[in-house]
Amino acid sequence: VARSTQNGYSSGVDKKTFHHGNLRAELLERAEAVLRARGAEELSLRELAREAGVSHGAPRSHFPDRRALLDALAERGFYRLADAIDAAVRPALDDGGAGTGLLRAAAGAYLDFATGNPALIGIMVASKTEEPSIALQYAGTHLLSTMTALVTTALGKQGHDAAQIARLTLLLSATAQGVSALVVSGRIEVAQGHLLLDDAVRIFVAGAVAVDGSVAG
Amino acid sequence: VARSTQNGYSSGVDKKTFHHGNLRAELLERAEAVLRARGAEELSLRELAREAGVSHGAPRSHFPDRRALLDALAERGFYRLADAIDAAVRPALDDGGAGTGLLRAAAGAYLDFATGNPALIGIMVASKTEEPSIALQYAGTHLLSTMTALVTTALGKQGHDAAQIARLTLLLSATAQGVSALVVSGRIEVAQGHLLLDDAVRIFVAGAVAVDGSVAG
DNA sequence: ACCTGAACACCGTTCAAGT
DNA sequence: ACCTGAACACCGTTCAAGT
Repeated sequence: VARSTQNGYSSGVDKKTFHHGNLRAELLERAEAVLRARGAEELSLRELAREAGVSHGAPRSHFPDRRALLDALAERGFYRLADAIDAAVRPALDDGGAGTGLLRAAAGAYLDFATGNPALIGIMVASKTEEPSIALQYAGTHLLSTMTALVTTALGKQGHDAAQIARLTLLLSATAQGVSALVVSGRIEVAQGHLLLDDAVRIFVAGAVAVDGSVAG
Repeated sequence: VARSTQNGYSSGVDKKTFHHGNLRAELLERAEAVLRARGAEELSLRELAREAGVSHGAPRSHFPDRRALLDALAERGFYRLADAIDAAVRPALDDGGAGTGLLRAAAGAYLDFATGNPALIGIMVASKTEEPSIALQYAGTHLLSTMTALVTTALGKQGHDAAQIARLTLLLSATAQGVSALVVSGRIEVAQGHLLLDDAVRIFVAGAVAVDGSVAG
């Protein structure tokens, strides 16, 4: 079937997928491949364009500059990570969702994602919030919301208020990030990272009960 | 006084500091300035050489490639951070050194260093341990040794074994790193970061006692 | 709206050559 | 041992021009 074009030109090259509506998507896909294979520093707009069969100026229609491409990659990364955590947590949720199982699954999923996508997690963490880029900011917030919901469910029966939940969520996220960094940089093994995160979850949950109230808001 | 040259050429330009023995040091110094002002991505060997008044090929005598410069910067960063932590911890040590004060000071110093040198901490964290670069690896190990000594002192009276100390040290370091990343990326304020680290130290110390023994080695 | 292609100013890296 | 300077291959970015 003939695809309707949005630009008024009824060109006849649609069937050959001649990069009309999907160049942006193709660039992102190829960029993610480069990211996995060679890291963020090797990412070149010109090479991406070359491999996609378009001129080196073409990407500019979709990404004003290199930063915009990296931001788009980071944004997708946040959603993918949130999805991975949701998926990893599902079994524990079906089992009732209370206790440390939920948070261990979430933290473990974070570490696995970081291990599997070291360069991507790198640009996600490095992504500054200055100069809004609302879409990116929102994606990061979405991940944090996912984590907040999990912590709320896991500690639901213990009477924590919203501020305490928020603090524990940030702490758990930060620890997952820090342990992932240790693993990705090769300073500890993956298995050791998982053990550390298991310890962290256990300590957080136990400690949160023990010191609650003495924590400043 | 005439400085003795090591290359056999008794050139007369020593007094004008014509980059004979100190080009490497000057490049590092200028690189750190660029790092502070404009970030790691803006770091260019050619620009450094230009500003130092040497040809663009000159840096190669001291840094084989750009990676080597970044590694050298990261290496110095590890020592500077370890020094900063030592300095920040001294008052607490003079007060006896037990309890959470020591670890709070250490974690706070980490966060302050990261806040003051965001680009530098970035290349430190990103520095892979693969392809040894023994000097860099050793610098990272030195920081970890510093942290280990502090944790040992802080928890000395509680009968933890070496493996437990090592695990808590990694956890604390990872958390300090993760919280610093949250602050540097602008997702939380510095003050909130310090509060989070205070909470983390308290929870770690309390939790370490509570769950000890149930932790797998 | 999206893409082309020339132009510009910058890189990192290599390497023969100088001192 | 350390530095010069040409050479090479690659960038990001801009912008008039095409469809």
